[in-house]
Amino acid sequence: MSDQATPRRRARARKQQERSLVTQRKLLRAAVEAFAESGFKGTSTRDIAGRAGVHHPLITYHFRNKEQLWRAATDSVFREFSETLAVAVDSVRTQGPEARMRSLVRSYVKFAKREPALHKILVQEAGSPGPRLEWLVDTHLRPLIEAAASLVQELQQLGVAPQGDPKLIVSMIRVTAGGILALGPELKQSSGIDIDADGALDEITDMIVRVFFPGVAAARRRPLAEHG
Amino acid sequence: MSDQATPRRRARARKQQERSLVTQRKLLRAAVEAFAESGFKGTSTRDIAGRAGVHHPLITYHFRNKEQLWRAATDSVFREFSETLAVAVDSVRTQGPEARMRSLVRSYVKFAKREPALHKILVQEAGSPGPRLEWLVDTHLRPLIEAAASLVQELQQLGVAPQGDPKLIVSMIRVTAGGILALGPELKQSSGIDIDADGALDEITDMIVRVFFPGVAAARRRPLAEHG
DNA sequence: GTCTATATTATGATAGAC
DNA sequence: GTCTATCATAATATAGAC
Repeated sequence: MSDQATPRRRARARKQQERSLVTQRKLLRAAVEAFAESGFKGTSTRDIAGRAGVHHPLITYHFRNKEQLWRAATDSVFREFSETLAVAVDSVRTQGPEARMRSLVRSYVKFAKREPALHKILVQEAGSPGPRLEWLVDTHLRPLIEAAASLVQELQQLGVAPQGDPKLIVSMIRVTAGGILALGPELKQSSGIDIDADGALDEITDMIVRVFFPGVAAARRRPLAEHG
Repeated sequence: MSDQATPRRRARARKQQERSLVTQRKLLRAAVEAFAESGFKGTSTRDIAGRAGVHHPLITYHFRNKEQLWRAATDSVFREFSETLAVAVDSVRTQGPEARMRSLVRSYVKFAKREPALHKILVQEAGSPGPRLEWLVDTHLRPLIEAAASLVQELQQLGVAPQGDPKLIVSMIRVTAGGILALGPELKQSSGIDIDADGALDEITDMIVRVFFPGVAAARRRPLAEHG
């Protein structure tokens, strides 16, 4: 072999690696959408390949089988979700628990709009509980709920959150936001509510905060020392 | 033909008719459960026939095809739902709007527990909107929402419901109750909340009423003339 | 890394015997 | 009204050429 061949070969390998990553990303996006639409059973790998614009045997090549593709797809959604929430909370870390909760809810609502798949997949999997749901809850959901529940507990001690199981409150909030955004077209047809309209997400966020944390709204009308 | 044969023939026809109805009911029940679990695409007619304990060609015989079976199945669920709500509201028709709303929420929560299929099917169909969703909304959902929204409006005028679009409030309540009960196993695993536990449904009902209609709880602590 | 071809199984729907 | 047998299609997954 000539010395000349080595860098060329490396360049080609890099390019192939990149193309491989692009294919994987396209498949993951397509898989998230398809699984959210039709559930695990209802989705065919051919459909996913079609949406991604690649040939279906590539799924086996990159992800071994349907199950592993599902895991990789949901994993990518939940990672993105965790990071989004972390950024939202971190951006107001110097402020009080009310502001942190408001930021969390706003961020949740925005994410549920951009990626209704998160909620839909949970509902789908909760419908036939099994190893997939267990994995999802253990690796992603539980830590998030526990963090949010402790924030609710702080708010309860401040008297701005309703009494009762903090985890139930957290779950009510997440199914409210997740459910409303997941129902999208149904809401428009049944109630004339258009979640794509300007200000719709703000209206939903405000309503959630006002309803679940009435003390926060009160604090706005009578600003505390830290706000003035 | 002898005169004797006629009554025997009629008796046999009656018995066959009964058996036919039993088969249809078994298929409808099985269809509701299967469609709720796996959605329209994800459910096979063979699976439904298997759950019902009948041979799969009977589906074609009784319901023509998968689509018509889906309509008959969802129709049966929504009819039962409407009747349940109607009874709940009627049972407190002499009382004020607060009591009517509390009864409505309690009834909704109980139904969502007994028949989580209602919420699941809506989420499934909203994920890929089409003629099935349109039919569901037009024939069943919209009238219910409009009735509930006018009740919310009454409560807003009394100052016990939060301000904002009444239909949004109605939808938030229904996705809260529907979502919590539909998530069942997920909630248990992620938050330790057992919706089968004694009093769990009361806790959820109370939380919803307390959160969405804070004025009602206040009215309880300071009873009005009609209560004393 | 990508493609064609194919083995195997499952699905929706129907035909025809009983 | 019920059953067995069957057709055409679509599914998951793999083998092997390029």
